[in-house]
Amino acid sequence: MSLAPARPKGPHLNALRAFEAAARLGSFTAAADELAVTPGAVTQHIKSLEAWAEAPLFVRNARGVVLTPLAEELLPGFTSAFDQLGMAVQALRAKAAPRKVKVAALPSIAQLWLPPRLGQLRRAAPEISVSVVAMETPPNLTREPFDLTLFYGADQLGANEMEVARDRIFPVCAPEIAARLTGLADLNKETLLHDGAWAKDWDMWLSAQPDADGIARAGTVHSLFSVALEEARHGGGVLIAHEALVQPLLDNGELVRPFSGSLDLPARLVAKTAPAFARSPIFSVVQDFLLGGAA
Amino acid sequence: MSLAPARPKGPHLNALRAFEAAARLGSFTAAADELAVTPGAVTQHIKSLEAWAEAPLFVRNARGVVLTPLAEELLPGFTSAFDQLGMAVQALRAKAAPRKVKVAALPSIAQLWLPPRLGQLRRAAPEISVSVVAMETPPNLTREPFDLTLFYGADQLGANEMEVARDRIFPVCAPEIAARLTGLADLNKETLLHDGAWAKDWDMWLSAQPDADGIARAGTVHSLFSVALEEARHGGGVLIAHEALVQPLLDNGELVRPFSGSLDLPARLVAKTAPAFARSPIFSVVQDFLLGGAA
DNA sequence: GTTTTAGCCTTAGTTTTTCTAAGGTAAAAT
DNA sequence: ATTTTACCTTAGAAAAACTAAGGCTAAAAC
Repeated sequence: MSLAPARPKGPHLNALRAFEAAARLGSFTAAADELAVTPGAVTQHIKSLEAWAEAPLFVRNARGVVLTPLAEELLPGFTSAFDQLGMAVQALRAKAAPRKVKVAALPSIAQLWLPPRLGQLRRAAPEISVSVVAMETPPNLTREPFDLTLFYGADQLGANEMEVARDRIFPVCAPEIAARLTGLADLNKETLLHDGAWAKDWDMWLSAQPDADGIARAGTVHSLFSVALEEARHGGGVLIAHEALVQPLLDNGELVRPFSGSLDLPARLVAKTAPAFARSPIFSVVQDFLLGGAA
Repeated sequence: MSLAPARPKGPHLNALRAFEAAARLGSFTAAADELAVTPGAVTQHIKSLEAWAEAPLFVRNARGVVLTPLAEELLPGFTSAFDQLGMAVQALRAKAAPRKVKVAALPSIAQLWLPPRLGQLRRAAPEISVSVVAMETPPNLTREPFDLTLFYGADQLGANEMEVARDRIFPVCAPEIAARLTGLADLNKETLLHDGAWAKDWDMWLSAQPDADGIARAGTVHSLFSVALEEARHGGGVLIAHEALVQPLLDNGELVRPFSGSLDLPARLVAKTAPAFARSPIFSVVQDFLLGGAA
């Protein structure tokens, strides 16, 4: 009815992205994490979008948010739009810099498992430049700029995923410590090392051993596996280790396995490839040297 | 090869949007116009995206830009992603505020053709609120927040488009001026009024009349048709008018047609509906009262 | 029945992004 | 030769986005 003066603008794109992430994950905090911002930023984006649309999109409860029926209905459209945008961005990255590979991996994998393989790859194909970013949780490959992720996971293998190694745990220690360990009971006299993110490893391994009752399951926690590993190398205790991460040190004798028992966990070390990277000309080279040519 | 410290971020969404618009339109200026910003803003967005991708996307010539093969190849993916995002936003608008209609129209249409019809609609369906935004060029309905556009166009009718009126031009003037006009030659003694955006109207109409040689085709230019119309109503000259815009004033006798000759232009007054609005429950009401129920 | 925890909120203030304004260049058109 | 078109650059201003810190509330844990 009225003659508005200025051309009205659409909502901010960042607000739309925040809405999509928050609605998909059902949590502002989780969305903030995915977008690598603070939750407050997400709150404000959502608020700005709600103001633009003049309609509420979330019902805020003290313990989490719930989508309104409106948001529920609109989510799929936004998700597929941002998925498509993400793929376009991945295509841009893959085609603009086809000799660069970005890998996201668990810190321990980035530090212990990757380096020897990266060396091999560099000797075989020096024109390929690989950058590795360490993080605790796997990035969303349709949204974040990575070509390859390496994380432990127990889920069924999805598209573009392949198993690189099984997740097997067993105790390791320096040879001089192994010399004084004659049975499981001797563990009570040693420091049991483990990684904070894998807090239950000792517990699980001991439960799987016969006659392991009465062994203390506490020990020194390290927030990074590689720090605990360093401690073990220098005779600081017995570490409950993941096979893929300690194999080189077992091979060269710096660490030994004081007990033969090993435990296979349901998880695996899984490599996941971004769709655009799977179509890249350097994909097969990277696959051969980084992932050992496994199918 | 190196362990990067921070999680790398993707490109800015606004930069992607600027790239998509500039690549699709083949011009930074046109993109700036579509996005309602200055060309400098587009320049910087593109530059930031090129820096992120570490690859050029446009070749800048002194007279326009040309897409690089890379940009050419990536464009369709971005266009369809932003189209989908635009549709999701339109759906949000349509469902969050289903009683609100946003119309974009040529200033003259907004001021002269729409008001009586909006009055009718308001009397028939007062719960519907209509807002009208006047602009010179039609907005892109998949990107900008409008439900309906009303512009003159000569192109074939596309999807969601309908013809509201033919574009017919003829001279009009106040009755007292008409009284002293006995033939085309008398036009030489009068001020010929026309709209700046329709500069060739007098020319075209005179060319279509027999025995119109030697009539001066210059006159007073007004940047808005409605200003020229006001001038004509008050006896300020003879206006070359578009039928749809002056019909009410002809009906009530404030203006008359001093000559019988009219010229049908290839253009039409075309109403175009946003896909999401076509599915809205109020669509048929708006269509009936605003567009005269035309199929 | 407290206490803890999780999850979101608000606000103030800062940083980053985005935009505009103004002046400049070069090729094409007149 | 002059004008026009179209993009560029830069400085500075405006707006957006983000962070940090403190607070609230309800479910879960004790």
